[in-house]
Amino acid sequence: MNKNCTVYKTMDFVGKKWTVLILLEIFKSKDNTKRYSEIKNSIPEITPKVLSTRLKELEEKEMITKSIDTKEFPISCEYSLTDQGEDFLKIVQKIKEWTLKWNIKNPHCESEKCKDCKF
Amino acid sequence: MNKNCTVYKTMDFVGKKWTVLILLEIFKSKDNTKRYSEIKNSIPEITPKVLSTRLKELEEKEMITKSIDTKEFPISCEYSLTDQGEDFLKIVQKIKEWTLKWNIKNPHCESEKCKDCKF
DNA sequence: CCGGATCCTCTGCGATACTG
DNA sequence: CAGTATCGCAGAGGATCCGG
Repeated sequence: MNKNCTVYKTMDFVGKKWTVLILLEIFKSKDNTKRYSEIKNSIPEITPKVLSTRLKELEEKEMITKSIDTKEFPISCEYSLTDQGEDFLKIVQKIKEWTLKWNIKNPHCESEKCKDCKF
Repeated sequence: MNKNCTVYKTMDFVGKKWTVLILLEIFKSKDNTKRYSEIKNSIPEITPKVLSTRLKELEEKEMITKSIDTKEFPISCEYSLTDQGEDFLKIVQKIKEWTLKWNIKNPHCESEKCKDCKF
């Protein structure tokens, strides 16, 4: 076991605070696309600095793509899940199932559809 | 979305540095049980403070159980996976599969059996 | 206005040394 | 052997500012 370990490398990345929740927010949109401000409003606790850092990291890892529309005003930046990113949401689903199975009685989370995360 | 979100709560916990790797190390033992020093030696980069903190957290969340044998010397502490903790390893397996599918060419990780993490 | 960048503070992790 | 004590630093949080 060392830092070349596959599991280590992935956890060192997706385990960072807010990363999974950002992916989840983008996934929850109708077309797997969301604007910076929409993500920000969906996760009020996140600070703009951390959000932009995470978005850059996700883009670097090819989990999301960024497209900028400078022609209209105000400028709009849209972030979309790649196939890789979308595939990762299956793991997030497994995590949710595991949590509901073992952990909890989360009154905000009714069987399948979470009141908060809508996932 | 807020801090009651099921996914948030779980990620906020298992996303902490080293947590998943500690579970993985205990799982790799023959009887799902490992001593403090064995875990420490398997993950040389972890510091004793962080390891003991993580072990306490995992115990609190009922992912592992701790048993102390004070009768012999030196004292031996054994950490074992609970059913809940063992079930979580299925998610870790999914994470590994996802990484190998999308990310990669990890020369340390050959198809199924990783040279480093043996998982 | 939107999408950040900047500045500051504070928590968490790493490194080393030491103890019941 | 299985941890704690102490210190230092990088990264997260909070508030504010800024270019297009």
